[in-house]
Amino acid sequence: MSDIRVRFAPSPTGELHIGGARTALFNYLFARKNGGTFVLRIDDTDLERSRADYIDKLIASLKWLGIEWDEGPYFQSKRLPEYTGEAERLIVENKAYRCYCSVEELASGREEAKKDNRAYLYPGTCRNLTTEQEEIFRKEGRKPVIRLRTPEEGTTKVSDEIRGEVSFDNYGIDDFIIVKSNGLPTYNFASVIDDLQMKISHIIRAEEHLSNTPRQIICAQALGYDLPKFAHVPMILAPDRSKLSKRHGATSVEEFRDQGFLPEALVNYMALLGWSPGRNEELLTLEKMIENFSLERVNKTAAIYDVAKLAWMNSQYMKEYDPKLLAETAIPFFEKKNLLSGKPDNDKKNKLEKIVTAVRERAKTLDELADNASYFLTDDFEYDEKGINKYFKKEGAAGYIRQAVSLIDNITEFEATALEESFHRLSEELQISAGRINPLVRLAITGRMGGPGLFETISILGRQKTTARLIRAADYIDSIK
RNA sequence: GGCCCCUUCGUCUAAUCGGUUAGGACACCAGCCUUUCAAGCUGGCAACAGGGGUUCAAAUCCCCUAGGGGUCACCA
Repeated sequence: MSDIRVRFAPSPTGELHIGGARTALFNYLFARKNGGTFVLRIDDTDLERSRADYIDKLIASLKWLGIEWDEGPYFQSKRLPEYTGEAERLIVENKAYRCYCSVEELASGREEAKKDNRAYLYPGTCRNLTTEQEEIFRKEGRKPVIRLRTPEEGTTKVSDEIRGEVSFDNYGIDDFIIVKSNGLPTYNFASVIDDLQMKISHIIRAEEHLSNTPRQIICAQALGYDLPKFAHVPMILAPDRSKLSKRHGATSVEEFRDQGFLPEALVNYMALLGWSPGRNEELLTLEKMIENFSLERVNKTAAIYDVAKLAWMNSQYMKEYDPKLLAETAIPFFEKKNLLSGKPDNDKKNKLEKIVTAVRERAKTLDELADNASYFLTDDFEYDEKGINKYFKKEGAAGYIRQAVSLIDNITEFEATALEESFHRLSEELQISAGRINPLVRLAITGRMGGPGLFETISILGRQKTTARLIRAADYIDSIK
């Protein structure tokens, strides 16, 4: 194992976002590629917004995607003494100080700044309080925060593996809060301490953190640690170029799963958002991704995600999936459509496997797959409106269907090839084209205009159901005349 | 608004020491295949944000402009 160590550190304030998932994936790929260690850490220092059930969901989503971590999960909420200890040390070393300004006082200053159209910077009110002054504030019942004493001049340079060197003017960085008045550390403090103590070598995270990085560097310097390397990966944007949110449809891994996407497809798609293997390849196994991954090949540009391409990719994976596994994976989707209930026995499983194999060519998601297969599992379906006009209302339709009934009744070998031959003979006898009778039969037994090969469909459906549906359709045609 | 990042087909991207008819994929369109719908195959449409430099030569290097994004919390 090399000393490469990376981490994914989500805060449990929601489901695993697609952007977060991709960050996790890049960290994972980078660790695997370099024989490093991938650490999972839960940044749960925000008491108000963190929720325990999100932790479980986060972990479930990562597992579903197949993104495995080597260490953790660590919880910031369990490391509180670390942070307060370090904060105390900084105060003793005069690198940090207590600030007694109230939220109201700060807010008014911020408003003032906004009115003048300038950025608000904490003015350093409490920078040099005497012990006596502190004593007075404490007696007033003020709960202090702890602020880091940041340099007023010079620049702080972020050396980014993806973007190169980015420098920030220290003037624009105020004495920010590292410990809140409730005693909990802020993100910019806790995560710095964790990253340093956990010996993280590369911080690979979303671009939105780039602006925070100089603060963290200053913080790390104050603490006296060596800096890790940084890599800020581009954001994932919605089709309208805005930040991806609920109104754009699915945004979390969980939602994509529920819509019927396969984890392999989602992972493959995410990997290609902001990264490319450098060759004209789109369909990549996880092994291939690992083999080819490098931060050097990660883009700087924000990527807009395109569900159509994800869907295409998903269909490609469905086609290659092991039929047994595909049937198994599709079960919840059948259940959701009331096409299946209870645990399927072996017979049922075999049947599902056949069905799924027959219809998967035409589906982009598992949801569509279940929909395409519905008539195999229920007799309860309507005839396609257009189909009724196009086929049922044509002269002789009921008659042809009844011919098909006797064909089905009399055929000895009930499988696709034999059926095809018999139907071929029938259309010759009737002196009509196959195009006249086949779609008619399809509509009668499936209610639809399209689907798998007709004879495959019949053979899966079985003799009984086929004849019953044919008779039902013939009667229906008579009834609408 | 300050600071920071970014800018190749509609979308994801390739062209990583300047020299390509700017390549691939999705989507879209057309043809083939076919009992249907798909899939598949073949072909087509389609991009270097704009303007200045540097250079024999710029998508590639530099500057400016425009546009997009991020960030400016006792959120992470």
